Amino acid sequence: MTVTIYDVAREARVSMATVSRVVNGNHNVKPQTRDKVNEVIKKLNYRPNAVARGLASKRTTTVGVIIPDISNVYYSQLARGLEDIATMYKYHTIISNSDNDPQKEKEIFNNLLSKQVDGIIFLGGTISEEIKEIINKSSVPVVVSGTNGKDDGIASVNIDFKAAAEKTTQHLIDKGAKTFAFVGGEYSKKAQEEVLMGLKNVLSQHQLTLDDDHIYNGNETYKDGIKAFEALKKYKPDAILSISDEQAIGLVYAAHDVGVEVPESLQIISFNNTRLVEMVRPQLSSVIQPLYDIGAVGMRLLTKYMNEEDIEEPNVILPHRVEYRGTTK
Amino acid sequence: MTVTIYDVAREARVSMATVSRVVNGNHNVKPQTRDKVNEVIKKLNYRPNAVARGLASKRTTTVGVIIPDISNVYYSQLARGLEDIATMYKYHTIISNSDNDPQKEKEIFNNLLSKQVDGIIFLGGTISEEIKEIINKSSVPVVVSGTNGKDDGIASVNIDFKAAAEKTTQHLIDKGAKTFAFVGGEYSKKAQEEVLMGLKNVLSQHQLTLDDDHIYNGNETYKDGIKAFEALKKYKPDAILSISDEQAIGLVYAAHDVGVEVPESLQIISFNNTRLVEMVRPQLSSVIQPLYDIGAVGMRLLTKYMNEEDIEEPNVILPHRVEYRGTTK
DNA sequence: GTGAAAGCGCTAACAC
DNA sequence: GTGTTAGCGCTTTCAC
Repeated sequence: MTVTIYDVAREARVSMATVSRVVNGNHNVKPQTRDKVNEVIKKLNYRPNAVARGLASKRTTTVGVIIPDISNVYYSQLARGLEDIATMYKYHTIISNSDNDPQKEKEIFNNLLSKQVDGIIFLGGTISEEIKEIINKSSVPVVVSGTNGKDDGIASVNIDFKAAAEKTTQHLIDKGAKTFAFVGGEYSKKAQEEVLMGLKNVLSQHQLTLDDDHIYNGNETYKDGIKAFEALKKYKPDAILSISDEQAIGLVYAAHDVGVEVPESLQIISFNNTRLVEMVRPQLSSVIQPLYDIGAVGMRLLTKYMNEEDIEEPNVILPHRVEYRGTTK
Repeated sequence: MTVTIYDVAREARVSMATVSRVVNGNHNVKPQTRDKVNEVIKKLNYRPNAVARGLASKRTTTVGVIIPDISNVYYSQLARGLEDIATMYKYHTIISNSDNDPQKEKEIFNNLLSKQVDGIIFLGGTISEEIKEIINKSSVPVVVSGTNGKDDGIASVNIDFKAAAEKTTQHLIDKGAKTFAFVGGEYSKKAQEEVLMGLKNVLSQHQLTLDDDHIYNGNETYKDGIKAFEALKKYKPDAILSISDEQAIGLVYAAHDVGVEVPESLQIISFNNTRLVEMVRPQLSSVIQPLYDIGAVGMRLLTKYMNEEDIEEPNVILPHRVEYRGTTK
């Protein structure tokens, strides 16, 4: 019924080994033989069974992707970058949503290993102790995209959030901001730490401080941004740094609704730069994270590990830019 | 090195078959034996090899997903629904981006088959003749989510766009609209046809017509929405139906920028209802497509096919609602 | 340049 | 309830 390598071999009057060589582009085949085999392959409509190949060769050309939420704009852009490079290198991707839940992350990791993936890309703003350990013990290479894994000894690709925060903070101060606030969530712990560090650094250089009450932690959605503004407005901040675009958009509209003018009385800047930024008025000023590239470079790095190529630098920092659009002066 | 079923069998002093039974939850095992085997499994940290299992059983518990663009908000919400149900039924999903390119769709389809997936979910607004044929000849079940496959004899899950268009058109006419326009793209061909049919139906009931010049076809992005407005403004439409949210948002802002007031002089309604709708001001009136559910129900339907359960209805129509927010009177 | 044959790790009859 | 055994479809030595 299903045509196998054996059928092709018989029909082409060669051995299975030869067919295998042809299919895998091995050079040690006489052109004449190769042509004959290819002809039979076409005639019989032979399609190699990747599962059998995986079992015999111990390589599945499949990588696993652990992602918090594929319906989140930020992560889906990373995923697209990942996927394109995977396809380019002939890998397939098995994608599973973790909701940032360490327990689920662990389960997914084990399931991926049982599927014999050749490597794993981990997305998620926080690397829990348990996951860190699992990654470090993993039998296949793992790369983290969008989060810095350097301190945990994990290969990673991301941007320098601290530098970005310093740059934007300086800009906001130059434009007259004195009272700052920060809006984030629990998903992007690492990035958040870096941003807060950069923010506080520059603030202290100007004899300014960030009160703990001015830090809001939520769930990084649009609605949560509205809540964040409600919580922060009593402090009358004149500049807010927001980790996520969705939250920032919530801030913009919540401010607008109570008559706080953006950017005149309140400047807002976000650290995501998803395609949402230009779909708001005023358009959102933001740190341009090259999301697609962060995914793409992460996958490229993983292919290097999987093919045992030389790795110059396991912790890649991609350049960022700050785009001052309508929500800053 | 890697622990196999054989190692477990030897250590537990039983046969491989028994270990296999325990691992697969087969009931014909004495509780005592079961416990012993489970103990050894834990002790040896045995993890079944899904690839070997796939080869032997001819079931991979993996489904393929062909998706136009995972970074598109509309599709990523479908994908999340899909994935959750797949996980619930213990399937993994291999996701590949097609960019709506029939050639790529075909390649992906073949690659998925060679990976021996148990079923395939196809997402894409258009089902080309070639793909239709491939699906109908497929050795594994295929379900289309978000597009009606009924005419093509393909199992599908979506909403009734024609009815939705009729309802919204009537509403707009009730609110005084006389000159209509339509903005769509080439990606959602099927839905678009249905919407246009419904629109024209109701229009003709009111002795109104939709001029062909009033139909704009683009690429369903925010920027394209701006272009669409540029192209249509000379006709001074007082109501625009838009297939995609992103395009609709472009329309809103383009209108705003030239002083056309929404919804006072121009009403806009979109057919997507992604999470974008509330992130604009005024908030977008839209047909509520239950995106998550369309994905989820599609995957559920696929599991029925894969398990050879009875199918009551291969072409599921999910209910929709119209939410009149800020861009309609 | 090509073939023979031994697995890869598991499932699924079938026998007992 | 449990064991034996023959594959699943391919890759990969090792000969020749």
